[in-house]
Amino acid sequence: MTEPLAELISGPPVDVAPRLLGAVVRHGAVAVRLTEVEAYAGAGDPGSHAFGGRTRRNGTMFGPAGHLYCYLSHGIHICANVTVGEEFGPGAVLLRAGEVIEGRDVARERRPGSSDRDLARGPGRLGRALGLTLGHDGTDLAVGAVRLELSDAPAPLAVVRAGPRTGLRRASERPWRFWLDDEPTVSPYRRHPRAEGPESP
DNA sequence: TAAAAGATCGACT
DNA sequence: GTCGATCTTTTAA
Repeated sequence: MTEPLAELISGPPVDVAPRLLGAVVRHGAVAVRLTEVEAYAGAGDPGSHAFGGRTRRNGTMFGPAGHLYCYLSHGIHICANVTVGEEFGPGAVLLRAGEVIEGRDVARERRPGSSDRDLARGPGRLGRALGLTLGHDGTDLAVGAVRLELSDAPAPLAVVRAGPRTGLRRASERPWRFWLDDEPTVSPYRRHPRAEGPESP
């Protein structure tokens, strides 16, 4: 049978990212509908982990498309990416935020004290709500423990908005962040404390 | 409500 | 030894 997943993730990251909005990431009993993503190109993108060559951590980005690239941020947070565009070089789409649509009880146990809309509002939160670990790095999203599924009701492109990426120190001005306009689960834009900009000491 | 700083572990130079 | 595609907590207005 044909792989709808393969079609979904074919193309450069900037093209694939908005298409992932509305798709569902599933791990065990927990399923999250994506509402916010960011595109990361490999070459020529100072914001990408793949910029500057292959390293031990970003090896998954250089592998085949349709796999899960997990990394640890600030020692506490697990961030999840989907590798895309193998033939276009190392690229990935960062899963920034989403809405928990299944297994909400499980997700809430992992994040005590959070309201429903905060369960997966942010990359680190999303990773924790799904129960992801560094061990999930390299998982095949078609057959692995973590799956990426197409949404039954794809999000209308009319409500997709684009803007600058969040929290990067370099190349933060590129409008490669995509989110659904009408979703409360989208995280607010915050500039990196030490981002390169016009004002520099 | 908004802004600032702390936390904390693996990877990179 | 330094840095980080972040989140939480604290302090101030």
